[in-house]
Amino acid sequence: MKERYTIRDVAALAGVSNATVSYVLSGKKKISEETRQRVLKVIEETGFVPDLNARGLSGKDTRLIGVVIPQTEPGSKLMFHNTFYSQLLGSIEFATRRRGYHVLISATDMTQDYLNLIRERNLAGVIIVGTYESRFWDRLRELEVPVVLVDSYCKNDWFHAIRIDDEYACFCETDYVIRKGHRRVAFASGSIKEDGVMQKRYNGYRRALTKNGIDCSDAFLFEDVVSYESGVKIAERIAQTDTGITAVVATADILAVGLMSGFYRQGIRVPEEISVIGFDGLEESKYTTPGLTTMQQPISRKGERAVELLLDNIGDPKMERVEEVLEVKLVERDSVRTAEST
Amino acid sequence: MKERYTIRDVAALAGVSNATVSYVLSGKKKISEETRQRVLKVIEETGFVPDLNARGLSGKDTRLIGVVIPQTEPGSKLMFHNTFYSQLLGSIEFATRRRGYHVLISATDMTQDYLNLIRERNLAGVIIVGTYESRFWDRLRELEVPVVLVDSYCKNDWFHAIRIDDEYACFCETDYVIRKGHRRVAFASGSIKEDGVMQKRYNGYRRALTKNGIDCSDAFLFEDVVSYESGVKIAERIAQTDTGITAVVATADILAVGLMSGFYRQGIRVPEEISVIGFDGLEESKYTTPGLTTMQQPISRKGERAVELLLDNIGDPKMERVEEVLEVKLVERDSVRTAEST
DNA sequence: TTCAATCGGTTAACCGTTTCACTTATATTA
DNA sequence: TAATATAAGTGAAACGGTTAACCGATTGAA
Repeated sequence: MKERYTIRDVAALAGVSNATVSYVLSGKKKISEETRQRVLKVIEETGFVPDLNARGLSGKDTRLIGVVIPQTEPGSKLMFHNTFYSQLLGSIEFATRRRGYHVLISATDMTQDYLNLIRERNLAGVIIVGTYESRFWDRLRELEVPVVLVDSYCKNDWFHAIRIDDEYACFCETDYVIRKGHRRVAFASGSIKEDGVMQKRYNGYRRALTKNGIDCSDAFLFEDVVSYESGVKIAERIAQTDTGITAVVATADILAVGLMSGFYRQGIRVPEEISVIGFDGLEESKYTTPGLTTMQQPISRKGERAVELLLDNIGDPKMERVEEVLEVKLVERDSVRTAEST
Repeated sequence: MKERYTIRDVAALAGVSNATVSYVLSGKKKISEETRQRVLKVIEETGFVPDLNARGLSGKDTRLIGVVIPQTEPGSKLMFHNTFYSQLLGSIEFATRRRGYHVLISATDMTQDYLNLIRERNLAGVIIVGTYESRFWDRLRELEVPVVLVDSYCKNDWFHAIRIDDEYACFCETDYVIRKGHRRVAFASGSIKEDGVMQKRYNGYRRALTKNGIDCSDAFLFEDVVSYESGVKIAERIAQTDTGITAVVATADILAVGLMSGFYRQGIRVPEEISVIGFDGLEESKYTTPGLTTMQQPISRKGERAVELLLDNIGDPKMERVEEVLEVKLVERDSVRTAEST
């Protein structure tokens, strides 16, 4: 029981050639029911488990897919603090395992290192989360490995993509806040220059302002990295201005949570004195005090679809590119207050 | 550039045998500096990357380690909602990659399926997070693969283990609450029967009560699964009792966050009317309103040490078992109030 | 009756490494 | 000077699968 049986051991015990065992396993060739049963029985008895590395070496598919979670700040494990990523990862892992594939994770950027990893491990496919401007897109493409981008605004339409309509989502959200009577609405986000997603959301925000005849001033824009702590800092900055801001649209729930915490520490009450709206719909947004109104995106669905797309492409290398836009949903809780229109 | 160079291609281009290239790469044999440089140059030019699957097949070490994150409820991805796990995973991934290994994740229990995975992929080692009573420990042991258990109270001392002193930590925490003047202290936790960690913490809690001459009544014990939602439910249950509870010790930050949210919804103010103390020291506990006082455990350190231990063992299969107990630290924030002693 | 197709299975090459055993040339020692 | 050691490199056999090509025995059709 301790030792490792190879396909040849099984073959010997079943009195057939190793090829036969292989065919029984893969079903790629017809084997008589009798022999089949005999082989299966031996496999059962020996507890034989085929070696996927050997399989990958010989055949084509390693049944290993890579997931890249971006690392915004070098050396930080930031991405694992935002449950957006962990939830996404969880759904990817789940969908992947159900299909008999395995997930190799890397919290890294798309660099030469990662390209090497793809080849070192012969990854069957790759899911890349987040937006970068990477100088490596073309090299990645040269590898000719199936790729699905999640939440990325990559210029060239080379890879499959799953995302939401960030611009529209943020437009709706901002419009919602304005309809609640707020006219002085701040925008708290990650870096707009560097992050395509943030940029789209910012555009949505501005469009909503414009549509409602509100000037958008730079004084209402608060950029930082996406983190709890940034939220706190932005809250402080907002508290110090005298622009009469009554609501702030955050581009991430963790920013919003940070904002609420920051306001709380300043003695500014949410939503009585200032309203906050988030983005993502993380589970924890349900349990803040007050509950966070937020634009909920289908995080798990993103992961599932990414996996499905990727595996489809692995099965059919000639598959044409797919771009999928998922739906979002505003969930109203208690962090936005109806303001008396001035 | 598009094609894949093998070690033999490199060898041919450098005018040496493939064995030489292999030795240059591994350094397991002396190769003249001149030849070495020539080989290295070709590798550089061709962009040759060795195939780790082939390497694993031939040699011993696949440089792949498996991380098992438990799945408390079947079909749920719960574990990816609790940032305790994602932070741990992040630190494991980071430490692992720095050492040239890769991480295969599985959100699953330790079942036959996972044992198969270990063999299918020839995992070099495995890190198992969380506590189970698994019927598969002995089979896992038979596989003779290095294993590090994190936060597990496995009866048999077969595997390396990293943990904190849960009993003592919870003792301190409870004692702290009592010293703050609370005498009627509830305990909110996951299943004490099924989860060794919870059990230890419960023991610590009871010991602190006893030490302070307080009876521990079952009426003060609130068990459920570890989740935000459980926290809310427990808060409701507490609100309905008339046992005069003034503080609650939670065995997880997410439980504590749920509790605070639950109390808030009931109109019970934290900490004015009831105090809450958490466990874990997740980043988000800094940003709750009020800030959560909690017992902080060195989550990232746990991950790092687990990886170090595992890789040490991989390097030295005869290494003797190590059990490491890490330090915790109480971090005081604003969710516990000094009660006037009655 | 004969030829071709089909069925069930085998043989052996191959995937890309590592590594053991061996060679050759040079340096060292007795 | 003969014997031995060492250094640098080579050849080829694994590792554990897959799969193309082949083969003998039936079966079916002409």
